[in-house]
Amino acid sequence: MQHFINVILPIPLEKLFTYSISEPESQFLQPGMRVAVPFGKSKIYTALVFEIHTTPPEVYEAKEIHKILDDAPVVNTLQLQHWRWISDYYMCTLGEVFRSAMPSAFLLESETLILRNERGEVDESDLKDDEFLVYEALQHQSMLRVDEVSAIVDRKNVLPILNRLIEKQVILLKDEIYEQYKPKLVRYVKLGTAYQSEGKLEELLQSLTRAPKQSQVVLSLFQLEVKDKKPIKITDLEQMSGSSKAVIKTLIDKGVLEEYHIQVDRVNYDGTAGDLDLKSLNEHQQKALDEIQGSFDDRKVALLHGVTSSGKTEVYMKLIETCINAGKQALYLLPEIALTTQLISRLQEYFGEKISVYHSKYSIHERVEVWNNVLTKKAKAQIVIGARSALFLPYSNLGLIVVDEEHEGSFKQFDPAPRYHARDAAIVLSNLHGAKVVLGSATPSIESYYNSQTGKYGYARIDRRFGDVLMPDIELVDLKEQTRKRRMKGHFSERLLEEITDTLDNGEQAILFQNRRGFAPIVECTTCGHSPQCPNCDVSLTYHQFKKQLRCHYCGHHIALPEICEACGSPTLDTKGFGTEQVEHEFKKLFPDAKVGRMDLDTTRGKYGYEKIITAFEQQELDVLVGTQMLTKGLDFRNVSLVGIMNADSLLNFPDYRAHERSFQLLTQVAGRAGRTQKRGKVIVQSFNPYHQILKQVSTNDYLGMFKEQLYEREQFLYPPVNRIIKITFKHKNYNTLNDAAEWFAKGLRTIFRSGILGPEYPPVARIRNQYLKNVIIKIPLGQPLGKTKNSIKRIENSFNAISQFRSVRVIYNVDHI
DNA sequence: AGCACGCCGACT
DNA sequence: GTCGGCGTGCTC
Repeated sequence: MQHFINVILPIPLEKLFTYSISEPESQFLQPGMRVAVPFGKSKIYTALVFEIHTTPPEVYEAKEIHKILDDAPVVNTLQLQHWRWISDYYMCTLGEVFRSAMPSAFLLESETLILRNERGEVDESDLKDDEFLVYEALQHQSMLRVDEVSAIVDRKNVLPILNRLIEKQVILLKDEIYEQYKPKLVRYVKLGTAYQSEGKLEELLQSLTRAPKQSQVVLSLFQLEVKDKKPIKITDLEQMSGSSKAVIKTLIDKGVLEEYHIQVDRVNYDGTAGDLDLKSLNEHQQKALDEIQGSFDDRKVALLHGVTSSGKTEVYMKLIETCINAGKQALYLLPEIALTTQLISRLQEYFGEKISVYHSKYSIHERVEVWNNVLTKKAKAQIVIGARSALFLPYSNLGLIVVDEEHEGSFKQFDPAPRYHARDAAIVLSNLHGAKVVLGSATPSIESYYNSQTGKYGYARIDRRFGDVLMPDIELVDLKEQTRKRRMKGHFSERLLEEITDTLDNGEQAILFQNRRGFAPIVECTTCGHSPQCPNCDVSLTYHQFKKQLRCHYCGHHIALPEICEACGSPTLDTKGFGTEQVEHEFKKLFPDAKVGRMDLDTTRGKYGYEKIITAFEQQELDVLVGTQMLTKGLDFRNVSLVGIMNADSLLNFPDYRAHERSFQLLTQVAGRAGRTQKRGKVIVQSFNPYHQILKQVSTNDYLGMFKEQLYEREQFLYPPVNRIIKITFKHKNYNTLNDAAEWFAKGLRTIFRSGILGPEYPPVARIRNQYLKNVIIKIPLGQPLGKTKNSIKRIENSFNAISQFRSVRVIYNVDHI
């Protein structure tokens, strides 16, 4: 009987691919193991076994697999079911889910290597110039990569050259795949077996009298052995004996010492558990905990709605503790920016070694280790804390998923596919495991609050801050009036300046929030109104004072700040709008004695950039911190008594249906940074439109009012949560092709759905990296079956792709687009 | 997606 | 003439 496997390949193709395997391979292989398979003419990909069967494909001959990469499955069946759901729901392929779910070190690709053909007789005069260059390079190097050949002959397409060289028997090609993951090994030493006995030792020391360095090493080894009674690291021995690597190597070569390796984990927590006693919950927290646990009797998901600084984390910790005491795994999901050292160390101090962390700042090796620890159910991976990708780890026995800061839009992956929402995918995953989910937020998303009101989710609320600290006092300042009365100093109103002065005088700290990085968004000529544009994207370039540059935030294009207007030639360039850099700059002029720091994407690059700034602020080396929304998450500064919001309008005027919800959330979260200890915090919100409903709701902490109003609007205009939306983006380099294609597709949709089709419309930035963009939005009533709807859309896409003109237009689906 | 193949304009 | 541009089709 013949045996076959269907595999998932990490490419955006709908179908599974079938390969033939031998009888013994069929005995050995299981779904979830990786295999290397040949694909196309020359590529080797890492594929994942999805199923094993004996049905030969009808219309083609299945290729054989290249090799098996695992001894045991690295992906379990629950994960495969979860992936399937994600690919169906978010309209992408299994391969795309596969690619983003696995740590990249698990997905090896082949690389073609060029080797000398030792057996060929080379007639050098027979070689052309470029062929000779390759031949010559191979005399010095045993192998070359394709891009190296490319560099040598200074050509892009080197295949014709390589083919000629193969024909002339000069070179051979070899496809190689690499295991990227290398376990970290620490080198240890012990005394060679020949010298273990007492007598031999004497002899050895005698023989080393004329090699003082060497005998010093041996003596140090003894001292270490006696002292620690533990295996001895080479590095320790080096330090102890004060000798060089060379001396130790000599001893190893002689056989006096023996070297061995022990595999260690890259990520280790070396503190001890229980450093932190979880204070018993206060009555409000306890009540919330009871309500959540009570709701779990008949519902799987509960929403914990607790105001900022109400101590939600302690409630999660209790729930997690209960979960792991029951022998199950727990997952704590947070948005990337909220995964701060502050929070992680707090959890580690309580749970100690039971916690693993998984997020994007981890190296590919560290990720593989966490993956393997979860896979093999190591004790240290009972609890995982991570960003949305932590959802994809190979859990086998989840009992609880916490989704903290549930309202955060960054839980939705935007690019590339799969464009999944981690909160929703977490709920589906919990169903597969029979686990419970807690969604937590001070400002729940409209969707989740809606679900709690309709009874779909359980609900618990904490409306007191921990320690009964008062909610901050929020004051709105009318910028229009202030400007009219000439009370503004730059972007600072009189009230804000007063409050800052007070705060600094009291030795307290302040946070200034401006939701825009850079110095000023755009540069404009006051003579002709021209502002420099990005050549590749439809946006004005943004001014960054630090480097005196104009930059494009979409494609990274940058130029030096021009002296004169490129359109009219006059030297009257001025900045318009303002960002964090300018706030920092103005602040320094107004308060030359205060120490100010800035936190935004530009100042937090690098692995520890973020931590440095936070630590400096925490330790009060800085008086004031200027920043973007990075400031809003998971940070707990004891000494901050003032928060200034420089301009609330840029948030409110965003052109989409979530702008108000988002503004409320963001402003409430920033305000929550103020006064986290006994003294009541102060928040100054500057706006040109202080009577805006949302600002009023923020200042009176009126979540319910905001919710009702927003729900009403969403019902009127058929947006989530009362409808679903799918956004389709079309992308092409030719403007006309794009327009025709989008029109055609929208027309197709309208013939099927009649209503609920918006667009096609240009997005605010209609061209990025020289690709034109257009969006169509489909509103789907909740009653309409989603699977059928998606099938209809796919059918339209198929006929769309049959039109040759449109085939090169990219079609991107974004289900539940935020 | 990647990559080969094939056809076409632009230069050594 | 070759080189590299891009459109088209296919991958078990």
